[in-house]
Amino acid sequence: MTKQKALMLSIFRSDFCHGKHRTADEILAYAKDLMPGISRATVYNNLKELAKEGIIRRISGDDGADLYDSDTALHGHLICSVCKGVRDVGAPRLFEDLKRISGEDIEAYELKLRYVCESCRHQNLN
Amino acid sequence: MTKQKALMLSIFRSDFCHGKHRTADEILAYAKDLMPGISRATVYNNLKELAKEGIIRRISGDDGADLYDSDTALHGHLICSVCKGVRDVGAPRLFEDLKRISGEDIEAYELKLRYVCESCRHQNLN
DNA sequence: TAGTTTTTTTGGACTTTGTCTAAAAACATT
DNA sequence: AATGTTTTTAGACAAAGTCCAAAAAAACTA
Repeated sequence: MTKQKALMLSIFRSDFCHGKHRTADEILAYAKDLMPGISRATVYNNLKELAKEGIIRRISGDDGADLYDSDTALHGHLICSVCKGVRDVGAPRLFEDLKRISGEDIEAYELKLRYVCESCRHQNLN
Repeated sequence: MTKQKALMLSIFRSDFCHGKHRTADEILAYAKDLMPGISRATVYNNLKELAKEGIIRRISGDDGADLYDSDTALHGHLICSVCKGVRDVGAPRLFEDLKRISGEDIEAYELKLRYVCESCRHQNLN
């Protein structure tokens, strides 16, 4: 356990990550604020490591950049087509439903649902 | 309608793409075989265009490269964790299920299911 | 059809995201 | 403290994709 890895862990437990989805670059910038000397490679290494250990979850973002989610429970994501905002959709039954529908023994899933969020829907009425 | 765009359309209708998921680079290489002078930017432009027009579907691949699918009907993908092979899972009811579960008026979804495919499962028994 | 306007293509530079490497530093173990 | 292992570091590198301004092609107009 190095100082750098400990920092990463604390970042993922902090409000900066709580309930949010962060890119590697956002994590890097934040980590540099707290530990200016930290290297990009270290942040990337640890992100990979933490994801492999199951401490965080890596999901593929919309624009090419991967996102990291400190909520490791299997869940889907509602993505607003307008503002790109992300909301979790935790569906306890969803996993079982997907197994049944696919007829396979699914290990995990990644689900993105496109919609228009409440506030964007209202904006659009103007 | 330019010659280049017509070529792209024909590629997506051909066996090269039928039932498969192709990266931009694979499409580019194939297009260059048929029209050597075609530019990378043109292929990328047209991929974006065709996706916007709904003629093809863009899905985010596993390794960072986006994939293009000529099957535009909403469907999910079964991805083998071992060999990375992709199988479609077309579920007519899935879309409605997802709307119901999320409680939102979903426009589209993107679904990846991780599993181990038949042949990889057998290999593993050795 | 000729001339004009609009759209598309082109090639290359550029950006973003991420990986790799070899040397240095930190860590763990005894 | 000495040793061996692991991690970090900086920078080079790579892949995937975007952006740009000039040239070419297409579409439009009269």
